[in-house]
Amino acid sequence: MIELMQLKQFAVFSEELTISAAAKRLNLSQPALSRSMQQFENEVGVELFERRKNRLTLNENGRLMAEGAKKILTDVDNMIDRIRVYDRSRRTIFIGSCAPAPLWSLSPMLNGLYPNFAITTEIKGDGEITAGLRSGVYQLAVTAAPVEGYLCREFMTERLSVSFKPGHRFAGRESLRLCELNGESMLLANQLGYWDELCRREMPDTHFVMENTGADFEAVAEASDLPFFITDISEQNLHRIKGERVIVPISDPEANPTFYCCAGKDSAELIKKLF
Amino acid sequence: MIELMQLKQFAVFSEELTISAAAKRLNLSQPALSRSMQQFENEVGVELFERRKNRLTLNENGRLMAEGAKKILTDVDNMIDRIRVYDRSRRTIFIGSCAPAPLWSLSPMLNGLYPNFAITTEIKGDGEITAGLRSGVYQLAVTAAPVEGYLCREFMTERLSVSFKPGHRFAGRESLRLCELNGESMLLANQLGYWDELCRREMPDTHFVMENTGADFEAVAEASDLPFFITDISEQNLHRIKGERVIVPISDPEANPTFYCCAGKDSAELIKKLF
DNA sequence: ATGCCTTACGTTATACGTAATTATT
DNA sequence: AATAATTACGTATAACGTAAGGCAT
Repeated sequence: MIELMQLKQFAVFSEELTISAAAKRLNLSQPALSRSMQQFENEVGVELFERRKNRLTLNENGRLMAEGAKKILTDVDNMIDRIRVYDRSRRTIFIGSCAPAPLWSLSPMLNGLYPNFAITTEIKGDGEITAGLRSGVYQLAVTAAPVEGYLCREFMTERLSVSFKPGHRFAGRESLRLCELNGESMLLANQLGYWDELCRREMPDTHFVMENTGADFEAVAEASDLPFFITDISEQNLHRIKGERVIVPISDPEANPTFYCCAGKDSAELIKKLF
Repeated sequence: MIELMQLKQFAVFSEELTISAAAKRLNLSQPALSRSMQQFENEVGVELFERRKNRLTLNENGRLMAEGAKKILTDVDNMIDRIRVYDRSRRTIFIGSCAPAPLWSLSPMLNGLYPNFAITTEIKGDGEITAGLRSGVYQLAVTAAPVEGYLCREFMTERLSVSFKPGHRFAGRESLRLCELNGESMLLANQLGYWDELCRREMPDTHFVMENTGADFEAVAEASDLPFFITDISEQNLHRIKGERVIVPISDPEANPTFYCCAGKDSAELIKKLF
């Protein structure tokens, strides 16, 4: 039977034009490749080469075969790739969350519960997350409200505050409404989903200086005089800055959301295992 | 590297549903196939089977792979077939002749000169043969006149006669014109090309009783009282009938044509080898 | 002389079958 | 008991590399 390795060797020869060069590229000795191609020609049952004493070239049949062989080889590669991607998708839990904080605990929990699965997370607005859950993009969704028709469990509540430099005019307040902050220049991280939407809705005139989440944000926050948001969850991350700052809670109900873990019937066991 | 034999084995397993049955169909021992499939799974790097203690079944990946494997295998088969057909077409000499007789000697000659080639012959009218030569359908054409722009050599001359029963009114003649035979009922073979056209042109009112060439025609000619055409070449074939018959030659120049072998530049060596 | 292809030959590595093991129906 | 898959083990086939030969540039 014709084998893929022979097709591969033939394809390489058709590019290198000599057995010697092709053998080198294939990590094979010259005689081995020579024999392999003779056998291949026999198995096909058709002359593929023009044999001069000192030179081996493809004939018309061979040129046709070279095209065909390359096509077969890429087809096989594509097939294998497709199956690997398919397998990966079956071994991946896709999570959509409308805020970063729930993922900080959720990801490690799932990694522990499903050690053979990859966890892919995405942060988007609450609406997009709900839509993604309904369309099947996410096996698990973290939303700011239960989703009709899906198994939902309260996961955590996050409480928003603002961190001011001590001299700031709001630094003495016991609490604030978001609308009071409208127009203020503030630091804001990227990829905040729900929080991002909330801020842009309630504080349309505020200028937000954007920074990436994580270490970048911490560094800028520490160096800057601008106020920025923290929550009872993110406090844990930003504790080093806390001392030089005054924390004022936000009293709007939307600023103290409860997040829900939601899953469809197919993934109901995800929820069950989590709680 | 993944090999076609593994794809084949996998495809067979996907149809037989057990390693045992598949191994039987593949003329392999059960353990050999079992190992081969384990190795295949490893090479793909993706789980393809669901392993229960006593039962081996395809999982989702495996079902996808089975489809893909079958497609690859048929693609390979088709490719090989295409190349074989292509090779055959390159190893076939297509000859068009305007009459049967030249082929009787030409075919054996070419078979001897080109033992690796298949000879395909076709008998058609002189015009069609010339057109076929010009369009490249024929590497070699036998025509009743040289063809402009092609290498042509006189090949043979054929002389037409009529064979009558001794009592026939034309039986005493030394020669005849074709027009004199117009209206006569005659035997005529099929697939005569030039001769067919000539008869229909010169003897439009004659009723021809058609028979296939070869043994059929001989048998009917022997049994029938009808006159029929013979030539100096075909005489050799019909010698058994000759004795009870009277042969009268036809004097029209068109009834004594010279046939030419014609070939284009690509096939000039055909002509050269023939003469 | 150098590069390229092929044949010859001894060796190694892979693939096979038999036999044994375990588990299921 | 019968069927199915896997593991273990010795063997045989095949594929390989080295060496050698022939031929052309």
